[in-house]
Amino acid sequence: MTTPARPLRRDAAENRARLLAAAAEVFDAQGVGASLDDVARRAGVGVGTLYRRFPHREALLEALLVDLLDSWLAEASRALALPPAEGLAAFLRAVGELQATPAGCALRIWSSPAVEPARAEVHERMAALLHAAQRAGACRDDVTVDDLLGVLVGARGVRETVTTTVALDWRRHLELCLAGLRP
Amino acid sequence: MTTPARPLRRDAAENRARLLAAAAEVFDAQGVGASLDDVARRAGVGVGTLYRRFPHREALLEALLVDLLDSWLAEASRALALPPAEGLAAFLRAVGELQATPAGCALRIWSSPAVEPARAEVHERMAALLHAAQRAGACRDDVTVDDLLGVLVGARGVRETVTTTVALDWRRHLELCLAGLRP
Amino acid sequence: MTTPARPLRRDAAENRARLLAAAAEVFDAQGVGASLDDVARRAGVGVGTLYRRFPHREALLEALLVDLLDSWLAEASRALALPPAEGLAAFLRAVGELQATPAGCALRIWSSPAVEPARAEVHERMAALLHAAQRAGACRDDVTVDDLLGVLVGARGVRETVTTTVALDWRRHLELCLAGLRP
Amino acid sequence: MTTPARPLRRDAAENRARLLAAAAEVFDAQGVGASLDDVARRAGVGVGTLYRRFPHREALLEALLVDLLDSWLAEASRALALPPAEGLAAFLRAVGELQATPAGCALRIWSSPAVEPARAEVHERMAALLHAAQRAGACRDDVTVDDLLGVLVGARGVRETVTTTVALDWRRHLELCLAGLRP
DNA sequence: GATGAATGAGATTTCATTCAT
DNA sequence: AATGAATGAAATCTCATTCAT
Repeated sequence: MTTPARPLRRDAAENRARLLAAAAEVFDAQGVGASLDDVARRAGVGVGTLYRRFPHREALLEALLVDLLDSWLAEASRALALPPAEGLAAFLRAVGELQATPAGCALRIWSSPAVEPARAEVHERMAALLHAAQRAGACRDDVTVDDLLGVLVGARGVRETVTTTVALDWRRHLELCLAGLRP
Repeated sequence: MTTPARPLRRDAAENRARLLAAAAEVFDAQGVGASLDDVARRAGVGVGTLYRRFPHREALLEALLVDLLDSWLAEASRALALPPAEGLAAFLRAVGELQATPAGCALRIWSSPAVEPARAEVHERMAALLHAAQRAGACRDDVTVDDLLGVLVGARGVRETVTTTVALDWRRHLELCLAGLRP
Repeated sequence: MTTPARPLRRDAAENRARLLAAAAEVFDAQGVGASLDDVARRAGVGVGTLYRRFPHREALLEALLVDLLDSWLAEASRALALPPAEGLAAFLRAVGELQATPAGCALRIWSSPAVEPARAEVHERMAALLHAAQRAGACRDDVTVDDLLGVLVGARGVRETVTTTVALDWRRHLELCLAGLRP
Repeated sequence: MTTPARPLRRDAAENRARLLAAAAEVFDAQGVGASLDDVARRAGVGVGTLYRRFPHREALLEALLVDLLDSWLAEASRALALPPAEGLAAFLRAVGELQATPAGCALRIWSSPAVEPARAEVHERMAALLHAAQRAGACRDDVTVDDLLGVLVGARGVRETVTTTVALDWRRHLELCLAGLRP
């Protein structure tokens, strides 16, 4: 969890959390362009409250993304505790699942100054996982952290395009990429 | 190019083409939710004309997609003429490039009844390419056409999320997937 | 009347006129901050139409002001035809009356680049009136055109502050200023 | 200063003063329709505090006006001590300056029952000044107190309409009116 | 008393769509 | 057929006012 400058009053903090949860669901269902009125309604809160906390739609997405990256960090820590040959794949699979979560929709604004610090830290831990895997001979030497991000972003693209007509499975896509990562 | 029921008058056909080109650019730049007024303006045409040709936003996207799939078909034919061990990879790379084109934005509505025939044909040719590759030992046996679509859709996701901050290269991502496809 | 760059379609021109008339009345009654929805409603027109014609509130006020200045010009021409000793006072009285008109509310945005040309012309004719009056000995020599504008603006301030409690009469105020202008 | 029914605690009195000062500045800068949140913020006080002290926007304006009229009274007393031929002009000039002050913005709600007592007293002293001036032959006999108010209100209108484009000087306007008052 | 979070009505603004010209 | 003006529903956003802390 990210700590805002001054801690919010208890009720305000609750509303913030409800708003984020509502936003995740609504954006996931209707796309990131969904009506903010809908978000407030689903959070059981007046629009004004939403706007007080998140002046723009972007602010909402950023907050969502920061929370998401926090989860990534947690997964990275967990993965770093595994044997080096397994950590990387475990991390990628775990994050894949996180992206299938409603909040995953925030990933779209991947780059935004506000998110930079969280992103930098994620990057660092992914580098650690990657190097461990490479040293253990579980990953090609020319793979970079950006490649890993590409795998995740790609899996997300697959998940989003999934429709009733075409049965694309992001999990299968991820495994295919994992195969491509092996030496 | 798809041929509408009755051939359009020359000027009408020109307008149709201008509108599609304009839509591709505008949707690519501002997202598929962009104002149709903007599309008409960029096409140098009144909104009314746009609506006469494409009654909904969806119709526009479908037309874009049909054209896109036509290009896929052309690439597939070209690839089928190559040695079986090379055709599949060549096709995927070529389609990757097509998706980097403004019109690529249309891919988002992957499933839509209107597009079904074109999609079925693409599917068929991709199956041919895939089987050829598998018989030539250039591709794992458990790979399906849907996996290939996943690779393309994934690359598209990468391309779309690319930003100035994170340098994700869809081409590199595609190569990684190609590596994953090999036996 | 001001001529827009390209002449409007007949119906559009009518709507424009209705909107200006409605705006004058509504702004006069409720202040320049009145709801634009009200303006559109009173004009018997959709809000969208109002916004198509006047993208901002300011645009509406400017158009109002330009029309008002056109009336000033007409009064100035009329006054220039009178004997030099009478023209100036006649003009100031006539413009005073114009300001008591609903459209007078536009005077508030006296300075705005868009209005500059109209204002410059008004200035010129007022200078002519002033010099004629001074040569005829009907006006002090140190009076400037800006002083005259001050008289008008002041009278407008009086008219606007008038309330039921204080019976301020802008006409009387204007006469007092006229007395102050005499040598 | 007006004394409320029960004297306020020292800190409450301080807050009241800060709020009035803040309101004067904010209303002067953004108009009397400015956001009350802004007023509270500039006063360094919560909105709740503002509302406890002044239940409506009008109450704030009235308080501002009462303070303003207190200053008028002080100027009137000072002017009554001058030679009769000079008092009136001195008073009008002094009040002109007061109006150029941020608090001057309050003058807009000239009539309001709450202000009536203060206004009545001002009226009385202005009458004294006026009669003295008339008896001394420094002012036309037909001038009324309302005329004087008109002069002040007019000068205020000039000051408010002043912009960078048109250089209207309310001081000059006032002098012109003073000339008009002389016999 | 002071604070500032919450509220929701209302204002502004946009845009898909229709339709007169 | 083409045009672009008109429409109004829906979205965004603001702010006066209330009320829990």
